[in-house]
Amino acid sequence: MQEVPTGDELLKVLGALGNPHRMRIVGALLEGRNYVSRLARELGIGRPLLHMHLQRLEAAGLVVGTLELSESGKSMKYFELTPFCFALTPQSVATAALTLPEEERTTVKESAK
Amino acid sequence: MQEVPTGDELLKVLGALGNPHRMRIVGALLEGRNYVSRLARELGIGRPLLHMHLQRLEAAGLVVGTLELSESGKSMKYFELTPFCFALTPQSVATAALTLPEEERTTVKESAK
DNA sequence: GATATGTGTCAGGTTTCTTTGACAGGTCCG
DNA sequence: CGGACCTGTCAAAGAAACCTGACACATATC
Repeated sequence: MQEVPTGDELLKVLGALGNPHRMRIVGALLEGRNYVSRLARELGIGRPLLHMHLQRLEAAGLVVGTLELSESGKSMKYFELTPFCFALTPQSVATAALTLPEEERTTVKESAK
Repeated sequence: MQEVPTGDELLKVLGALGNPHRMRIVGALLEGRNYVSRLARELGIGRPLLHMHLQRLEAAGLVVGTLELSESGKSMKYFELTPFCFALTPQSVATAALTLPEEERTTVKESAK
């Protein structure tokens, strides 16, 4: 049930969820999939802004968007939630941190002055 | 075991953990409490910077710091981890989102201004 | 006194994130 | 055609986060 993300993945997830608008977006999508323009109206924010937020959430893998054609022929981009599940504990964070860029231990090549 | 934070609390936590340096700080503190200057040396970052990061972590309730006096009389600020535990799922995020500021619908009640 | 340790803070520059308004395209309907 | 929807992108302003160097204060040791 628990996902074990790399440091980079976890950073994306935390960065994506650590924003009031994006938290509300998740809340809104929990009630069902929705398309961008309608979601923007319901949340009371502009489309360009929502578009950016959705992109961030999608980049983190928390939502997925599919461009569909309504019966009338208009294209609608529907977004829905991913059943993500992360546990945040000192251990899980520390584990993820190990996979980060580099800790640069004493391995500092340069002739230490 | 699971903590049920308000939207504001969760925002602080996510904002605190969503940073490579702070993730590494958590990882470093998992091996035991430590004081600022030493921690800065081990992580290879400046004290002012670490100080800021620790403040952010402490504000989120993920670490606690105590100013102690070493035997020699110097003051040392020791930080240690809090046994935090958060679950990140669509439901938990949506629940937290409900407690956020306000969605400012068209019904702006200002009777009790 | 000079040095090395520890504490903290502050101003500033840099970077990143957030937000908005304007623009491009498309389909459908009266 | 004009309007009402839908999609997307861009540039630029504004706000917030991040980082660094310098400063001030302590104590202990040489």
